[in-house]
Amino acid sequence: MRGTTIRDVARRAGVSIATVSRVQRGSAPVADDTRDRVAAAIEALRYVPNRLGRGLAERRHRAMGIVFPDLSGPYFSEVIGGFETAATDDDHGVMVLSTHGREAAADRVRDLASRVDGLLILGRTVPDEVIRDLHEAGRPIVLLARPPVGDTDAVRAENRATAARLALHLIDVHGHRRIAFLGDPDSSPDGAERWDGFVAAHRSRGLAGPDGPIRSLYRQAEGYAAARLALMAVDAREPPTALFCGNDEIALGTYRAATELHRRVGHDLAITGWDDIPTARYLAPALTTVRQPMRELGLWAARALFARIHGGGGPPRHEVLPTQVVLRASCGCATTPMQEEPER
Amino acid sequence: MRGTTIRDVARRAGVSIATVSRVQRGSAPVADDTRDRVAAAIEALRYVPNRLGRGLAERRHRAMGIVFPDLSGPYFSEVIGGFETAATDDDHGVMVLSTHGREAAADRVRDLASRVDGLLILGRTVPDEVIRDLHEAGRPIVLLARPPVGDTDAVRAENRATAARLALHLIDVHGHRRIAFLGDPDSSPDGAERWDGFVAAHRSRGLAGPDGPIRSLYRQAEGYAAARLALMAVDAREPPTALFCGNDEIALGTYRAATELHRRVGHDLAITGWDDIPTARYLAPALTTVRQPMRELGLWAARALFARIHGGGGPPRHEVLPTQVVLRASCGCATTPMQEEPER
DNA sequence: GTCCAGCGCGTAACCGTTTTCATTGGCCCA
DNA sequence: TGGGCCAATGAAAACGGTTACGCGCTGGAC
Repeated sequence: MRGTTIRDVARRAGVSIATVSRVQRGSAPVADDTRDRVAAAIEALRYVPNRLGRGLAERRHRAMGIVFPDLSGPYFSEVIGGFETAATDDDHGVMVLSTHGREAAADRVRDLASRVDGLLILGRTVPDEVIRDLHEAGRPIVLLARPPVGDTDAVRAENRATAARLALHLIDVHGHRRIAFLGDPDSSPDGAERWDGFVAAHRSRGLAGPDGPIRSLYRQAEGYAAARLALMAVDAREPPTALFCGNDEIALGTYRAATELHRRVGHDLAITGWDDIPTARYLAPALTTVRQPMRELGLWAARALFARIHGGGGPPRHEVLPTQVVLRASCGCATTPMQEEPER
Repeated sequence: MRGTTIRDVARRAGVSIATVSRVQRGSAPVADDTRDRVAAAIEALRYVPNRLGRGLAERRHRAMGIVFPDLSGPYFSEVIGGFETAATDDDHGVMVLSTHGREAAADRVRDLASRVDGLLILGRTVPDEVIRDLHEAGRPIVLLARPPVGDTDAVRAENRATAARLALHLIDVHGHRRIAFLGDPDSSPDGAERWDGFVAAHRSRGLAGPDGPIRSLYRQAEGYAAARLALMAVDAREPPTALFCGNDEIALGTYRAATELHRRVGHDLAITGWDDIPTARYLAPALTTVRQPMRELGLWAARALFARIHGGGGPPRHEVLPTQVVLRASCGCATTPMQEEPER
């Protein structure tokens, strides 16, 4: 099934392949009648230039790649959506690669790198060494939700200030004094920054800082276990009146623990999450959380990649996009029925 | 930033480029010492073959494409995830294209087709004409959740039998006699089949069939409006005691309408959805719905595409994967606290 | 009438691989 | 010692485009 090539078109239109190329891409002036003949031939043969030949000659793929841990959950979908929109608008294809913790991730990423003009890497999916190699080989790279490696570009969402704001909301507005942090500051820079903001809020009010985070991976089952641990107060101290969760998944698990331990969320126990997953507003009571501009993160990344691909050098760009506290009922705020929020 | 090419390696190893190629891909025997020299040169220069050159020579991209409406919602993420897994395991890249109702979709799809070896098309994203063209041009294509065009391959989830089963559950187990169907049978084949099954269930019990679906697009706001319409019973007839929703989004909207009209879901109003979105189990009461094997759909599609790419011809393959009713509390079944379901 | 500028177009080089085909040289056997 | 065979390798022809370069022709300036 050999496709029709530029030579077929040239033959049919009675011109050289150079002229077909010029008509096809409008790269140089062509006489009107010639252009018409060529256009007619292209139309008749349904000619579509072969991307590989074109790419080889142009020395570019016109495609960008994106590497993410996995597609489950709304988080990455949104980022990819934003990225794809920006890329497609600029006439670039988008190749995706999900590492979901596979061993061979490094090789796969190197392979992907050889298929695209630039790479967006999300989170902790790729060993630093690989990133460094690719970057040093001159491949445009943008990192997202991940600390820069060397002088790569990077974009992330704000964590520290918003975490502090949310903690202060619990302290100042709802009067909480014993708040537990559920999450794992060590496993990701995001987590560490949220913990920092949380601690800073306590300091700024002269409160005895929380002694440490209740370790929990960012999954529901872990959140459940951590919440039980926190609320059962095995040591003689009084249990916390509020749970500050590192993300919404953890918060989901804490709801279950709260129910089991007969604590009423939003009344005698405040819970907050992070991410504003779609489910958050449908929980009873609806979850107070933090919304990240995920689409915009993807958009920014794509644009930064373009700048590198086209513009070339320049100093590394780092961007921090603002996040937003979303107050719902789980922190004790007046109940706004979930259903009344505008559709996202 | 001209990358190192096969010629650089050949020069350094003191061999011809043919030999480098042979070593690199193991396609023909090479003497041990030669191989070692070449391997050393490849290593030293960090040589990675250029995909475009290779693709051109091999006459294939080693990539597959996937076209979907948009990335929001868990549905497509899962399908793409499955597809990506299968493709990557077979050493193929995956290019994604989201049409989100854009006008230029047809051109974009044609463009994508020229970048990959095979195409998976989800739902109603692409005009039939484009699909037909590509298929007739010999491009491997698989359609998902969409009726075949001509003799293309296609895979979808079962709808009719499961819809009937779910409707019979409402009729036989919970004794409902007036059930409204909320959705739009005309907008998608999936919807039409669910409606068919719904009607068939009524017939099989000798019930006066429902006079027609309450039209609703597959979105929350539309579901809300449709539910109000159904429950307010403007015509003198008694309002339905159960709402059979075409998907979970619609069901989400009906919860709100039910609350406003003082109907208690799971008690004096049964509601069912379709898709089993992550939120479904966290609603109060948890939503009875239907789970589709989304990952498997993506996997099947990728494998079918491979078969076409490698194997070539053969009769069109159509596959229908089974779906599964998930009983929760919204239909009136005994409440299983959402939290006790195993994590997905 | 001559000269020169510039337009339209074709020739051919090039992009970086894979692969066919031919060549070389060593080895074995008669 | 010569012939045949085979393994290892290189030269060169694809693959399907883009584009630098230059040529022929036309038309205006002198």
